Amino acid sequence: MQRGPVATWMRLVRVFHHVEGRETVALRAHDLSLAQFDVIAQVGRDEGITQQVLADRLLVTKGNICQLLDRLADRGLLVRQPEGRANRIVLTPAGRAVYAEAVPAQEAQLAAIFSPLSTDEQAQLRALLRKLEHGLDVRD
Amino acid sequence: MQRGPVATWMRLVRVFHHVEGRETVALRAHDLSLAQFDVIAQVGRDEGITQQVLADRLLVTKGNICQLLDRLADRGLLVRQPEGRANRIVLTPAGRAVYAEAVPAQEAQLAAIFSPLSTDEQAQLRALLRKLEHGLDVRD
DNA sequence: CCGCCCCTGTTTACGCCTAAACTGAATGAG
DNA sequence: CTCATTCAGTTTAGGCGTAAACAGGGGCGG
Repeated sequence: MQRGPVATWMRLVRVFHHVEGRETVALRAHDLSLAQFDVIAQVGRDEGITQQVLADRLLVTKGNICQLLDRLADRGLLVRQPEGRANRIVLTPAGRAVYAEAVPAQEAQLAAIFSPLSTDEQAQLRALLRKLEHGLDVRD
Repeated sequence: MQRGPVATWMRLVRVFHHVEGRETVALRAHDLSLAQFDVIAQVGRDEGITQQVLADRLLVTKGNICQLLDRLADRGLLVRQPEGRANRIVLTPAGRAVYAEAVPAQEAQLAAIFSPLSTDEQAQLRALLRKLEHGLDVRD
């Protein structure tokens, strides 16, 4: 058997990988990658967001966002609206249609994935993760 | 506030991303990417493993493993030993040296990262993740 | 007004990762 | 024995992601 932290981390990796895989497969129904979905979901919830803020929210670099937006804009799902030195991102009608379909579908799938845990257990899991996250923030 | 499963998943994503980032930074001291470390660690623990089995263990495709091994072999950290139609992977002395340094360092870092949680809490987290993982396996 | 810095976005090189097509060796059915 | 299948490994196209260099508009001190 493995020592504690390593075992915990490996389990976290496996669960994460598995859930990510499920989400990815489900999103193929909407012709979206997980990264593209994240962009659509965030922009749909916060229209007019700038690229830098979007990058911060999704925990990726602005360079990455730029490429993702290129592809999504090519597909006509969103547009860049220059304003000052920033771009405001807004969904097109096509983009909003995808948003309206994909977001509820993804929420339903997450609910199904987490259904092995009771509401209490999910809250417990969130609490443990929050504690971990706080510890990480404080430490340097 | 967010509904349950989505909130849980977002927290999981943030924690995962954060830990991954820490590991990645720490591994720069050994000139290894996280993926490369995973290969070295697995091969070091299980010398003579084949590429396909390695791929299964690390949850990636054999095509990916092939590329990773190319780079690590170029750097002289491991070699492919053909046997039948498989390749047995073994570390070179240089590879074993990296293994001997990097693995304990990574274990120590994981222990530090998880230190905000008590031993009990870590066990609790593992239990919740295990339950989640089992549910995932059963469901289709 | 001018020059400087800063901030946003873009580009490029490179590694990770997948899916899918391909190579070739081992196996085994007829 | 021979042909087909199977299975490990390789290759390729393409998306994701980073770091680092670059472009240029805005704002500010002098």
